[in-house]
Amino acid sequence: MSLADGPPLMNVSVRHRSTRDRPAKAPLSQEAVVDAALAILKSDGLEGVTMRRVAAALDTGAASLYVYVSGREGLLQAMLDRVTATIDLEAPDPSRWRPQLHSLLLRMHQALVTHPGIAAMTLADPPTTEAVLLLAENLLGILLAGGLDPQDAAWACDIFVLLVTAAAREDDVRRPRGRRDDDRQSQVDDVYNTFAGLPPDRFPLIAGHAAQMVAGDGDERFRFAIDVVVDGMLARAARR
Amino acid sequence: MSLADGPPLMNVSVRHRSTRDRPAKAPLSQEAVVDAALAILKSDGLEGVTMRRVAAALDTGAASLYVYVSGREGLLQAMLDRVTATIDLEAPDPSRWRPQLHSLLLRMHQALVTHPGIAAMTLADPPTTEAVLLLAENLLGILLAGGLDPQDAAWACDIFVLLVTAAAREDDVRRPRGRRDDDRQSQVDDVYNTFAGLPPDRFPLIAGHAAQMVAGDGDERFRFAIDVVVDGMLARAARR
DNA sequence: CGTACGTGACGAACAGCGTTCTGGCAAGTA
DNA sequence: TACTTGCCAGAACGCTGTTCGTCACGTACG
Repeated sequence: MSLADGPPLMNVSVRHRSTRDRPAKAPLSQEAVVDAALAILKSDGLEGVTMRRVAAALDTGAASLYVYVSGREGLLQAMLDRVTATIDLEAPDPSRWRPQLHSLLLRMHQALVTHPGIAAMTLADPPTTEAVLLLAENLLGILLAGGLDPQDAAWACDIFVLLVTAAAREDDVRRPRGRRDDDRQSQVDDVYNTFAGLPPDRFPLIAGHAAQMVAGDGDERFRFAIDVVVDGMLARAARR
Repeated sequence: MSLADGPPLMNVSVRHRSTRDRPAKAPLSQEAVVDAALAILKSDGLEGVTMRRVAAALDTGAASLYVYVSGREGLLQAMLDRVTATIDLEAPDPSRWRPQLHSLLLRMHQALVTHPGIAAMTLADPPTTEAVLLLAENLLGILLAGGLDPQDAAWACDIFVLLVTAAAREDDVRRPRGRRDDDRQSQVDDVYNTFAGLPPDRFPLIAGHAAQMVAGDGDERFRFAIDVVVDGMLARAARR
């Protein structure tokens, strides 16, 4: 009987070596946790952002994260805040408010699309973190610079945020991780075929307008939605 | 030492009596499963809709559900389909298309609000079930009856569905289960105080327009959004 | 220089989840 | 009556978020 057959005394030493032997390990921090979580989000999607996996990426245990993050929900909020903070803001200029609005919304869209999966977490009530509030302040400022009625502008903020996040979410589902462009095209074709092949007696309009139903990529539909809302706001303002 | 101290032999008989002794149990069906799930949704919210709990409500085990439902995701889709099917549809009438549109959107909104939590599951790509397609057909028909360009109408369908589900979700978070009306009012007051109390040097607009930011209940904001989009669509059509 | 301390890391454990496998009971058919 | 078929459901697997208790470390103090 060799020594290895005895009770696992050496587990202690082995475990010790694997976890605590490197004294120069970078200390944890909320920033490091959020960074690791964003990296996992990019590679594995929102479902893959697990406390255990984030901890493993940091070479530690899940329990260690709870010092810097209040839980999974808090981690997700911190991630959203981080991404929001990367959006450049520009002081509202009444003479250029409309291109400014388009530009800001496009930058928001881009920031969300750059981190696929993060748009799916915006359905909770709007978090009141620093970065989100600054963004809202800027958006509201641009709308007010356009001469909109304050009440209309306040309500329009909600609508625009909604459109941006919805467009980002649609982009997520239409271009899953690792999906190539031709795959996406074939997916669109599938939807078209489904619509076009519906029984014409019960779904004459969808079948007949299948091409329009699937027309346009995410950007095109997004711009359309923005234009429609802006036009509607202006029509309202003119009628007043 | 009494008999009860022995190994738990009688577990078998006890368990047997509780599960399989009643031969006249109503047979399971997809309808029964969805019904039970909707009941749990109403009482415990979306998070509470668990395979085990739905099964328990039907006095069975979780494994039995998989005969009638492809899994949790399939169950949620079936629930959404069921709710969608309760929405009354009306043949499009070109002379009344605008009130018809408002009426349909309001009925959609009402159906979602009647089942709190179900709006949160609409972020997945639009399911192509029977009821959902019939609803889309009706919505598209009303917009076409209004003389809208087919491409605009098709894209507008997405926007309206988005607005409806967003309004329902907002209603969910503003009126959690068991929350009374005065609680909701106090919650709105809290948000108002948060906004109004922001440092005016960095958030002058939000702080200054806090009243507008929190103004209106869900219905009011919903109607505003619909009107804005309709106005925008009409402005687009007139410009053509 | 030795020792006690406080701070933070983290393995283990708990309760629960979705899902699959397997055995067994009940009813329908020959 | 015997057999087959098909639904039912217990047990188990691997996963999740979260908490508890312990243990190693750097530091400050005697």
